[in-house]
Amino acid sequence: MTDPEDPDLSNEDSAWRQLTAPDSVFFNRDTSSILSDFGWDLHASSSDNHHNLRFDPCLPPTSTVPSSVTTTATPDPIPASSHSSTVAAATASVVSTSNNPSATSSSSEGPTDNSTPKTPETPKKEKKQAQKRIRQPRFAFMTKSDVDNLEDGYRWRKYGQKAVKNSSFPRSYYRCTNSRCTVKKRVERSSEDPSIVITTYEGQHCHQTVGFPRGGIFPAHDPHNFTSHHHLPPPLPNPYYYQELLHQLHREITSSPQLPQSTTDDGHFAVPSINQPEEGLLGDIVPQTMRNP
DNA sequence: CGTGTTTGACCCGCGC
DNA sequence: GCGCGGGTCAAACACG
Repeated sequence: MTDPEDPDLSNEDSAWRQLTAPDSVFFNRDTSSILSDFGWDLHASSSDNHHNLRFDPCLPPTSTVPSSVTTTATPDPIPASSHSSTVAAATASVVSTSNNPSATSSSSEGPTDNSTPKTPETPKKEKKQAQKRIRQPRFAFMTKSDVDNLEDGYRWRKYGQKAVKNSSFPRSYYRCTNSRCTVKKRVERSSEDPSIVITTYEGQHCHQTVGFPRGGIFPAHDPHNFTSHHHLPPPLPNPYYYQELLHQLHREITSSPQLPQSTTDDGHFAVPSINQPEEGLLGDIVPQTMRNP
């Protein structure tokens, strides 16, 4: 799981340390750049009222983003079945070497390669040895939702499910259906609060969203609504929302030692207690400063 | 028939 | 070295 070549960023813990030890290190790192690390290149549309998500194909994670987008969140794509609120956390565990996602896509991983239909003569071992698992930047968030697999504009194919220790809920593994896209996501429910879905994205999308057959990708939500009241649960998380959340988190964390708890007027959303050291993925993705008010 | 899900087996890293 | 746990593979299956 770790990258032996990069001990500092080799594991998730260190990754979290990196961003949690000095919160400012993480948060002061423009959240837009964090999102851009995931290929979520956010651009404000000058000709439109809304913003457009632009996804540069496999762009290097150094693209800059207009800071203006941080003030206006995009309405969310999803007509989710129920209200969903999200708390985001990001991790910047970047691989030190060959962090080009396209490199992984060209490897044996993924359904893309048709050249090597895994002959019996070629043990997986060799392939595994040839290419170690590369850890992509990850971005995790919690969403209060009834549905596990929240729509985010992309199509995902489930490729695995595992029972997670210390959690009564299984963790599902999804891969972007785009054959060239190496983005993966993990979805699991919080053992603390089953109504909370923890989603972790890994990698960068090399393509655009597929849109939504029902309702479109940019429904008519007033972005300022949840910009000023992040309690208002957007139907579906999207990069703008994550970004806004990151800023919200930053503000709340810096202004108060409290967890970014939020409660909707109807009392729907409440961040689960995440103080416990082990919560499966939750413990994995939540910065310690957030866990320890 | 194409696409997506299920699920057991396998691989790999890590801690002891 | 061994066991554990997370992550992935891939065949079988389901569904429209």
